[in-house]
This record gives sequence, structure tokens and C-alpha cells, in this order.
Amino acid sequence: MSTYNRIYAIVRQIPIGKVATYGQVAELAELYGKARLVGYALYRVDKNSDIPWHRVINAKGEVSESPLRLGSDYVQRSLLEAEGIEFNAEAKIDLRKYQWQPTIL
DNA sequence: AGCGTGACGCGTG
DNA sequence: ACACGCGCCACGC
Repeated sequence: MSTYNRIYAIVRQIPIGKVATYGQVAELAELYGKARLVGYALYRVDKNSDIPWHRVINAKGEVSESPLRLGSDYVQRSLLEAEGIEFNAEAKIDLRKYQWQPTIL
């Protein structure tokens, strides 16, 4: 089980209609303080995979942009809105309302 | 065995 | 609100 596979395993558990932050995924994968790794891992995710990569956003509640997507970052927002997640005028998500609360053991 | 390349997060001013 | 600085590390040449 590689480090990235652990990250993907966590991301796969995020339910529809909820989001998780990079830092949160890092913690759940026991990679405390290594939020960047989560970003690096998602950068490599294939869009056609079964990983709900779009449900991972940054700690500010914004969709992070990536040059890899060549300006198609709006796709992530669309996918989230399709799941019922709302964005405010600042293009941010209310984490208090939509952040995934993992079942505690 | 380097080295460049990346979707972060938090603190400080 | 903005601009830094810095810790962090897997992967493909």
C-alpha cells in the first residue's frame, strides 16, 4: 500500500454531497501536516477513475486550480453543484454545512 | 542518485 | 485583504 493509495482510499470514502479539505484527507490517511501530498496525489488522478477527486477542496472552502486542467477548473464546481453543494458569491463553499464528518470509529 | 515538479496549510506582518 | 516564508514528500526522468 503506497502513500498515494492510502490517500485515494480516503477520498473514495467521501460521500456524495459532501466535501473534504486536503488537510483533512491527509489527517485521515495518517499523513499529519502533509496536505500538499494530497494535492500531489490528486494531480495524478485520472478523471475516469472511481476516485471522487472533485470532492476535495482547500481549507478556505475554495476549489483549488491546477494548470493541468488548462482553465477547466469550473468542471469541478459543476460536479459539486450537481451533487447539491452551493457556492457563495465568493465562489466558496460553506464548510460548516458541507464538510464531511467521518464516522468516528 | 539526484533533480524538478507539483490540486496545501498555517503563521506572521 | 495580500504577500511572504516554510514544512512537507512521492514520482518520473
